[in-house]
Amino acid sequence: MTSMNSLTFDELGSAAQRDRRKRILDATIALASKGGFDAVQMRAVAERADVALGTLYRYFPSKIHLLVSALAREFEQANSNMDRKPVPGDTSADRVIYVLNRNTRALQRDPNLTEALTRAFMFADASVANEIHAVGMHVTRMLMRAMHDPGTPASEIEPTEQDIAVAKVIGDVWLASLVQWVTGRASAADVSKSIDVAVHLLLRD
Amino acid sequence: MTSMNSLTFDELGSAAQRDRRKRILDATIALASKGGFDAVQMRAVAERADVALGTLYRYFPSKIHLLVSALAREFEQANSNMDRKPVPGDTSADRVIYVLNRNTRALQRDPNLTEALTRAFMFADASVANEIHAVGMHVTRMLMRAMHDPGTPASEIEPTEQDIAVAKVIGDVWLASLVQWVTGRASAADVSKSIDVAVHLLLRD
DNA sequence: TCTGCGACTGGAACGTGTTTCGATTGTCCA
DNA sequence: TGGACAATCGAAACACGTTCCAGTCGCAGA
Repeated sequence: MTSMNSLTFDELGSAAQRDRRKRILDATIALASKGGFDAVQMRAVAERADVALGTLYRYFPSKIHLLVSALAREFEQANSNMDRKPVPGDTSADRVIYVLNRNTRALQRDPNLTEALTRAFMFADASVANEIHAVGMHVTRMLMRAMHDPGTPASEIEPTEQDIAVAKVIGDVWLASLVQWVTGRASAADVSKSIDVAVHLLLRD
Repeated sequence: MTSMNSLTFDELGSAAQRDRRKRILDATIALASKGGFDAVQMRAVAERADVALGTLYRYFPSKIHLLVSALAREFEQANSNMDRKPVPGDTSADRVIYVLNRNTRALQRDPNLTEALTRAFMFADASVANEIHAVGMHVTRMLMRAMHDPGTPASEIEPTEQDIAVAKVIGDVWLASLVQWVTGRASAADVSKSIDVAVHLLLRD
C-alpha cells in the first residue's frame, strides 16, 4: 500500500525510527547545502545518517522522494516560523510580495541547497505525487495567509475560487523563476522582478 | 569553445554530418514517443541512429542536451507551421489562448514524448543555457505573434516592456501547467483552465 | 595517387542510483 | 525468559549515463 511512498513522520512507530528519519533528512540537507544535487549521493547520505543503504531506501524509495521530502520539511518549518507574526503590508499585493521575497532571499542564502531541492521538485514524476502535494499545500497556505488580512489564523480563511486561481498562478511563476535562478538563467534581481510583475498584474486592488 | 554545446545544424560541415544529426534527433523523438524519458537511453539512441556512442556524445554532450535540442526542433517546426496562417481570434487574449491550447493539445496527443521533453527541459542546468534559450525564443515568438494583430509578420512586431513581461508570465504558467500534467498532478482540463485564468487575468483589454 | 588528419567505430571501463539477499539485531508477545 | 517476526545491516550486483581509447575510415591538400 504505502510501498512506493516515503515513510512519513507519523507513520513511524518507534522513537528510534523517527530519529532515523530525522538523521536521514538532516544528512540530506547537509550534503545538499555543501554540494547541491550531485553531492546528495545515496551512499553518502546513508553513511552520514549512520544507516544502511537498504534502510535509506526503505524510508525513501528514491533520491527524488528523499529530496522532495526534505523540501517539504523545510517549508513546514518556514511556515510555522511565519505563523508567529502577522504579515506586514497594507494590500494583498504588498503582503504577497513581502512573503515571497522573504522566502526567496532565504532560499538564495543557500544556493546549493536550493538547487538540490528545486531540481528534485522539478524532476519528480507521478510516483512522488504525495510528497509534491505536501509541498504545494505549504505554498498555497503561505500565499493564502498573505492575501488575506494580517493576523487572520490560517485555519479560518475561506478562499474564493478567484483567490485560489491567483495563488496558483503566482506559485507557478515563483517556482519557474526559482528554477531559472537555480539554473543560472536569471539573477536574484530577475526573480524579484518577476514576482513583482506577476503579483501586480494579478492583484490590482 | 563550443566544446560544451550541442552541435547545431548550421555548424555541421558536411551533408553526412547534418544527416547524422537528423538521424540522432529522429531516434530520440521515436524512443521518447514510445517510452518517455526513461526509454531515451543513450545506447539505444546511438544504435537506432546507426551511430557510435562516442559520436552521439560528440554531437550532444549529454542526454539533457539531446532532449532539449529535440524540443527546440519540435518547437521550430510547430512555429513554422503556424506562420502559414494568421491567428484567429478578436482579442489578444483570445488569440493567445487559441495558440496555447492548440499547442497543448498537440503535446497531449503524445504524452510520452511530452513527458520526456518537459522533464529534460526542467532538469537542465546552466550548461544547457544555449539550447534552453533557443526554446524560450520560440515560445516568446509564438506568444508575441498571437498578442498582436493577426497577419502581422513576426519580424515586424516590436513588443513593449509590458508585452514581454506578460508573455514571460504566461510562458511560465504554461510550462508549470505542462509539468503538472506530465507528472499526473493536473488533468488536460486543468491545463486548459490554468491558461484561461492566467491569460484573462493578464490580458484584460 | 599518396599522405595526413580529423571524424567515426566498437567496446571496455567507471560512477552513482537502485535492487537484492543472507546475516544480525531489536521488539513484542506468550 | 524464550521465540517469532520485522527492521536493519553489510555487501555484492545490476543499469544506465558518461568517459576513454585504439583502430579504421573519408577526404582535402600536396
